[in-house]
Amino acid sequence: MNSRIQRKKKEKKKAILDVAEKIVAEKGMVGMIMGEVAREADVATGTLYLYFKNKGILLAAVNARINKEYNMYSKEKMDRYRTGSEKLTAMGDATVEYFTGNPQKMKAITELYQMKVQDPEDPNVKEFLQVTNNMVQTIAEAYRQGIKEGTIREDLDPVVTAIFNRMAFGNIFIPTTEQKMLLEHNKISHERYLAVAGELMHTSVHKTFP
Amino acid sequence: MNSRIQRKKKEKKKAILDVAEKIVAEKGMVGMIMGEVAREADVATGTLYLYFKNKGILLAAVNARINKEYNMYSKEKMDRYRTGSEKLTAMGDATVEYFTGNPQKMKAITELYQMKVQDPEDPNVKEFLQVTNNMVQTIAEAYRQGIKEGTIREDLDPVVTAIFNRMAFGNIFIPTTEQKMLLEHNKISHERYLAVAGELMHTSVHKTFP
Amino acid sequence: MNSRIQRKKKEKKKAILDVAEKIVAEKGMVGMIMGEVAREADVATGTLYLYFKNKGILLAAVNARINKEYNMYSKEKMDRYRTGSEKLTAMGDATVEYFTGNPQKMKAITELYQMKVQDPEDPNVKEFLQVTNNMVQTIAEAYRQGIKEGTIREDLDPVVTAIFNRMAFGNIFIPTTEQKMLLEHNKISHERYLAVAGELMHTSVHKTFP
Amino acid sequence: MNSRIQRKKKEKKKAILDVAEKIVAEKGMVGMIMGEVAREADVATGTLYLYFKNKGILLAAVNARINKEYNMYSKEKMDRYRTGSEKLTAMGDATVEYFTGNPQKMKAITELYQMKVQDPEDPNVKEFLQVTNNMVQTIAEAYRQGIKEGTIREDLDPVVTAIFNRMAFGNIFIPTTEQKMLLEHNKISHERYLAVAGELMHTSVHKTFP
DNA sequence: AATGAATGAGGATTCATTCAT
DNA sequence: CATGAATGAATCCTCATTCAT
Repeated sequence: MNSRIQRKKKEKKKAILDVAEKIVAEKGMVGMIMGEVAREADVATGTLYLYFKNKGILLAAVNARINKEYNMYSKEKMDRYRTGSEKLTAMGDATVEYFTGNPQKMKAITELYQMKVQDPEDPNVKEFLQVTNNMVQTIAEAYRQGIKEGTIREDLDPVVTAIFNRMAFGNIFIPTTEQKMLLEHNKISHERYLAVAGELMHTSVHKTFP
Repeated sequence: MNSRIQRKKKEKKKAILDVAEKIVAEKGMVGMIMGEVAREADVATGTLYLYFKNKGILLAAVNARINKEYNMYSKEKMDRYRTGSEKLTAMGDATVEYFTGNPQKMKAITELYQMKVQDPEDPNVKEFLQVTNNMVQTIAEAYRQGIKEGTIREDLDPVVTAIFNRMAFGNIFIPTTEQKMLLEHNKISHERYLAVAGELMHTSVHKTFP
Repeated sequence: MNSRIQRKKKEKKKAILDVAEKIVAEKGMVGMIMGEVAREADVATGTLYLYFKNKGILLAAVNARINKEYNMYSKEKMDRYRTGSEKLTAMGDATVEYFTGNPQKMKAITELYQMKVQDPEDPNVKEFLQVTNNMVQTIAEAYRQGIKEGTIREDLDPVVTAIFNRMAFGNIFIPTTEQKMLLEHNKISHERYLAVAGELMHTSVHKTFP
Repeated sequence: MNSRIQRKKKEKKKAILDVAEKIVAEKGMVGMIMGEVAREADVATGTLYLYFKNKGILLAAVNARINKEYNMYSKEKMDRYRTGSEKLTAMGDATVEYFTGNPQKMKAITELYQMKVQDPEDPNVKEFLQVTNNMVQTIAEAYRQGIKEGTIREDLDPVVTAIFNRMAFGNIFIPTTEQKMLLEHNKISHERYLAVAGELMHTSVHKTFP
């Protein structure tokens, strides 16, 4: 009781997001029941609605927070390198590291993958788009640099390629049921799949020196 | 002499699948209400359950049917060509053609993308896996042929590459909300995105002759 | 198929009753699904309704058949004795024997215990009443004989006592959930309960010779 | 917790139980529709589920409440007498009084007679067993006292006899359809049946002084 | 700001019964 | 007589959201 009262606003919002993320990862979007989120976050049901207008916005906020973290993590990694090619490799490595190290977050964004944006004006959604786009621009900039440096194919459109790149990397970590079934059926481990996919992504954009 | 009763069983099953596919495309999985499916298919609610054990199985059947068609369409296209490289190009073209020509089916499988398989023993599910795996083997065979013919990188693992390839191609047509927002924000048309993505997919596996 | 066609009417009716009795014993009245009865009896659903107007009538028929058998069994036992007192003892023994030897039938009539009679004009219902009343008259007659013979209290009303007697004996074998819980809680076996109850029933109607 | 809120909760729970009891008495267990209970109790359907986990638990609660009242009523009557024999007679009278004075409750427990206990851990179910067993012990104690006082047969097992006694008394008031039909057919009033049955119950346990 | 009891619309599923063949 | 596909009313339960306190 006291602990609940004493908590600050920010802490409460974070607690709600933490619980929501966990439950979404475990049970999916439909399986995330607002009442359960409230109970596990040690908050009244009504309180959820003081911080998030409705369930859709809460889900969007969970999605946004993970993407923000993932983007920030990647960017930080990229910033440690000089050449465009190195930066791009770093981004790929960062992706692997981030999602391997945060399986719950990976599962959560998997579940949130086809989430519909209901309210594009919501601050959570706006921030999400801004951060993500920022990330795309960073990747595009790495492409541009690589092209200048002569390691990346100069016929590429940096922005489109960056969007595709980001999508493809994300998807590698978010296998559909179909893909899981195929991999299992053909006895291919997820690690092997990751390695092959990463290599293909790399080859597709780099110049070759035969 | 009720025309409803005179219809053959197969036609009725097809009618249900047609309606379900349409509604899933329009309103998503959660938005597909069994009662509405029944009404639009001009059958009683209970009849749905004669053909599909429950809602999940009906959704799986819709997914299976589209994948089956898509796979068959691709395979037919590939069979018209001789070399592995041509076959692979044909497959990419077929994907574009199929989904461009069937926007409803594209929307439907987009919605069904992260559908969970509840009953792996259901005939619909089993057939789906079989057909899909068949397709993967066909693509893998094209890779093997291309390697022999000297157009495809000989270091590739045909099966893993085929699974990745199929996934990536599928995903290009199933943009997430995030991707749609990014493309729109950067004023990139879906056609342009498709062209770039296809080219990257092609480059990643082909040998280059600089 | 052939076996189904070849079966005679009577055999089919019996098969349906057999299955219905079994399922009622296992799953109760509500749990007895007409479709399941048909399937297990190797008969079409519609065929059930050729033999029994509706589910209620089928349940009544199951109930009637068991009671008829039980009554006939008791009567036969009673007929082997001469004195009224002996006949009454024989009836008690017959009850124990019959239900101990037919646990499924016991469970079935337990489930049918509070069945409502929907159609008193139905032949099954009428026959049931007739047979049961016949039995009551037989018991009443034994009381009368015992009174004449000086072993049964002459102040008893034979018919009312017979009805109570029959009810009490039936109930001993049809313990409610409450009684089961009480017996279990007090660690009393069903056998012991039966012995005590039988003795009390006997004492209540016999003269005592202190 | 606010005591005022608590009182309101209790009142609402009582209102729901009152309505449920009434409807069960009128239409039976299957005929008691949750929506109707809610409507008549002037609460929302969902509110029912705040107080009772599901329909089965609500039925158990109705059953428990009636039994509790009946037991308490009987015990109070018995406490007014001194000798074991008097107490037992008082219990019989109390049963007649209670159920004659509460026909609705009688009908309700008649319907609930063969109710299956689904959740033995539910508080309602547990309290029910406790109260009922308490009552059995009270009756058993009266038997023990009567045995000491020389009015009850000393060969009786107090607890087993008490359970049988309680069952038999209960059953007198819960005639099955069969019994009703038999009584009607033989033109025996329920009052007469009660009198005879009560006398038989009394005789079975008392010593006789011819 | 926080609470949590109450709401009630909404939907999947069942199954007794029918009837065209 | 027999079939069994089709019917569709009927009902339990859920859960996002509200609002009086």
